[in-house]
Amino acid sequence: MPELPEVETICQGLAPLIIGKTIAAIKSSGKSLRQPVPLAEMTAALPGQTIKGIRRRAKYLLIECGGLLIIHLGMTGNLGLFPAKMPPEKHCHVRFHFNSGDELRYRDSRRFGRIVFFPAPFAEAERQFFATTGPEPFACDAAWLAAKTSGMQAPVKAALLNGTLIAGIGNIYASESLFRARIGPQRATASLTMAEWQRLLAAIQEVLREAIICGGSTISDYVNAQQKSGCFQMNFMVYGRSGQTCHQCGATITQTRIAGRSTFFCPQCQNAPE
DNA sequence: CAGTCGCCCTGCGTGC
DNA sequence: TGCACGCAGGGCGACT
Repeated sequence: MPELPEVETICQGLAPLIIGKTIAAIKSSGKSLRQPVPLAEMTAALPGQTIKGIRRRAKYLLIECGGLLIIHLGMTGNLGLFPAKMPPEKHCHVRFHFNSGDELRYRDSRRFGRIVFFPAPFAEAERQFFATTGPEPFACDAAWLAAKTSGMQAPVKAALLNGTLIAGIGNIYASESLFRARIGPQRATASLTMAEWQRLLAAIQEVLREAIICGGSTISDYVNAQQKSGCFQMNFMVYGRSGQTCHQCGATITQTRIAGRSTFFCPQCQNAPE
């Protein structure tokens, strides 16, 4: 599912499609996502409201429309604009119907996503919602990361997936960033030197930037707001490549499990003594 | 407290 | 062909 680059791609793609449109009605499949969809609250506040903006924070999409709509896509969530007369597909769970005759659809087969709504004024509610969310990778500082993780014994891969430390990095880009920084995923977080933190943060920023340019990665079902696939999966160096040879050194890519998630790395390239 | 694990849910690929 | 199983981009609460 969508990690930071995929959510960013959806955000950028959706903006020209929905900004300025006026919400007429909201419909729900009645099925709950990770939490129940706040249909009553949205229905009370949103009809007649115009979409003013859309932005991303961590893996969340924030849509300003009078109130604030916060959408998380979970593993299989997806947003797109469709003609209202087109019958909704099986896993379409929420439809924001516009008076222009089309509608924004939230589709999510696994229903791991989440929709939260804060009526205006929402500044304080938004601040609280993200109170424990770590900094955006592009606004992060290596020295701060090093200080924040001093004493952390968990593997560095687990630290990257911890959204309270740094936001938006998911399972794919954690493995890819560690490869690029030549750091073993199982290294104790506190054991990283300052030079390694600098390398790792630079690698994270590079990987995310390149993935955003590619429109994200499509593993099975991810599509952007225009229902198009991403292509960064063509650039994977380790993710999903266990048993294949490292593009850099020819060693065999290894798969292991860290913090309950599949983890891929090159035992040769990511075994720097440092 | 830090860290790990199971679970929410559906679909798909694999192997018997 | 069909079924059982394991696994999947996330994140939270419940454990140890």
